[in-house]
Amino acid sequence: MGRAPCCDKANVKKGPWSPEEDAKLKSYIEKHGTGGNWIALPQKIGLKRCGKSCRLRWLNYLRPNLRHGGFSEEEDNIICSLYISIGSRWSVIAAQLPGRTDNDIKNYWNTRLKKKLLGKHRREPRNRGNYNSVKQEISDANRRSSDGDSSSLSMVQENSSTSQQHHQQQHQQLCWPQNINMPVLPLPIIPLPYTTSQGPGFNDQDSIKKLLIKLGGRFSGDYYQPTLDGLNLQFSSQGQQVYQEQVHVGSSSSSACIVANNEVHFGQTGQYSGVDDMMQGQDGNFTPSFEEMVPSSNYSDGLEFLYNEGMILHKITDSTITTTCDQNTTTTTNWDETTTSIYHHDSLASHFEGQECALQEFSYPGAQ
DNA sequence: AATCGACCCAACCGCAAAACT
DNA sequence: AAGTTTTGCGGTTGGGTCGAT
Repeated sequence: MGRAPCCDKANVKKGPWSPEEDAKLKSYIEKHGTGGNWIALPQKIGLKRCGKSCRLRWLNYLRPNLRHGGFSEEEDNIICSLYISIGSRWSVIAAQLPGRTDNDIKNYWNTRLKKKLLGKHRREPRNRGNYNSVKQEISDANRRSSDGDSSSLSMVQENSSTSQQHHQQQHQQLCWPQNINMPVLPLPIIPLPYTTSQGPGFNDQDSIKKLLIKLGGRFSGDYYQPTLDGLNLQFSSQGQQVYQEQVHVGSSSSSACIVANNEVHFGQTGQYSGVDDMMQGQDGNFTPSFEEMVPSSNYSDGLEFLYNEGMILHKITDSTITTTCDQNTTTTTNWDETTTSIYHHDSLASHFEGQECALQEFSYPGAQ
């Protein structure tokens, strides 16, 4: 015997919330809390809304101490570094940014940050987003002000100007900001619930390609800026096409690469040598799509592990791949069904740094 | 002034995991 | 233990706004 059925979907309102609905929901939750049951909540309040919708409205809009729009450069950096590290786990990313919701971050990433990261220039600067943000904040502040929070309006005025400044900065610096030290993130332990054969991580055969496609699809010389700190595409001296991603967090980094023709390439020497060395030898001006660059038939089988969550790949030679991780090595799966080793560290640099690291080597099946 | 396309974001949808009976 | 509901999450969509033509 289960619970009572969810809301009557035929009798619920959809679409934008009215100020009255907002007020009802906010007032009730502030007085009584959610009661641990979102589904029953709208009936108690007298709202013709689905409980799910109420929850979303509260979490993304009504709950106190939320900030909308006006993402700072530091927040940009955090979002980018986390996205590259853990993918689209917006709730985890949002947990690192107080006052931000996963939905906000997701929208921000999809509409602006991704393009910024890829250096896709907008034809003309648009201020609309910030305008809306400011409008939103003014609206929020008015509401707070009416609730007796006298600090809100001045805060909004300040944010408005900083928002405009931020927009101007964005316009002047459309590419990934250079010379920025990624923050050291006090991340919680991120569980690794997936093996290489399951789950939404970068683990399946096409995951790397998907990531690249997700991050822009075509790497056109018109758009791509080789100076991006954090995402590099390059030709090696042998003319092999290399995709290379790095996460630069504090003094640590994680890196990966893809190479056509069954060869793994990692910088000019094939050895991990730190972030600065990863920036070497960029040519960057090429136009083929990833499909053209790296035919799927030429993927090195097993390379999908390179993007397993949190794993750090440090060294690839002709016959071995060396990874390091902290003492919390937890997952081992097969490389060629028998020999691949997957590791993850339980957080990013701030935890990784200073910890005793295990060093593992194992055979790369494509080489003898 | 009208139209079009790009952009933005609130909200919905579907799925999986957790919680509950 | 099994079945059902609830919660939480990420992907997607639809409508409003704005600038360009």
